[in-house]
Amino acid sequence: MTKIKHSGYVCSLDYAFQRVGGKYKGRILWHLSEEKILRYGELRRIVWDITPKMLTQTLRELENDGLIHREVYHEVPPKVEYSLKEAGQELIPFINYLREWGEAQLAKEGMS
Amino acid sequence: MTKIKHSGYVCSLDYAFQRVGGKYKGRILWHLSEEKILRYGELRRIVWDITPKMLTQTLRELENDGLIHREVYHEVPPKVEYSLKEAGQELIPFINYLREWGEAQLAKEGMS
DNA sequence: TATCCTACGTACTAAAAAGATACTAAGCTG
DNA sequence: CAGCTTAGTATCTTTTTAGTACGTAGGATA
Repeated sequence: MTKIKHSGYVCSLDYAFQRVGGKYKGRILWHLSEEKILRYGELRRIVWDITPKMLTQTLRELENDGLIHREVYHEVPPKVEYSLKEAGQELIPFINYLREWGEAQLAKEGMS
Repeated sequence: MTKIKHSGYVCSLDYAFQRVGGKYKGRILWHLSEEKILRYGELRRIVWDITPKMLTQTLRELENDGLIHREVYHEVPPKVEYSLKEAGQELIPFINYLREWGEAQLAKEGMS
């Protein structure tokens, strides 16, 4: 039984942050938007600092929140593909904005 | 000695999320962009579910990251005003977008 | 002189998130 | 039947985050 909480939120901003907050969600969504489809193992390599447990957990949360799609192929060895759903796609423009902001900040920091 | 970490980050997106992530940062920035200037006590009332300790801690982090300005008036009773700095201002479009996304999602959820 | 006010600071504690590491399923190949 | 592969699980420990409760300064007011 996967535990899903963010049961209550005080406003839409709070709601949104509960869905994209967390250490890896932004990066996972970003990579999915770049590659369109990624397998579990590929995500694990790209988001290199994530542990399998955290990856599974994070993907499940994103799936439960309707941001990504999980396609299971009943093969051996197993194959599972992840892709963005519409709600997830809609988040990409501002994840991108945030990325650019981060880059600009890093550049400024470097200069000071 | 205030402990500041987010010492290491793996990319600009990671960097950015470490600055705006956290339970209340988005909301604080948002309210500051709406009201321009807010005192500690005002923020405490607006972000009604925050404890004084978390508010102080969060404001310190935002200040250390250069997102907000803290103006202390040496009066009694004390008066401290908070406002956005440029780096913080630049995050507002993103936060606003996220807010709208959250609203749309909530509306969709309500319908299903 | 006691009490109030505002914006904190400081323990200490509890809860949540994250991390490390080992293990499983299940069929194919040699 | 041992070993390989992929996509996870399970369990335990550590780290981080959040919350409670109380303390402080110092002028204003009763």
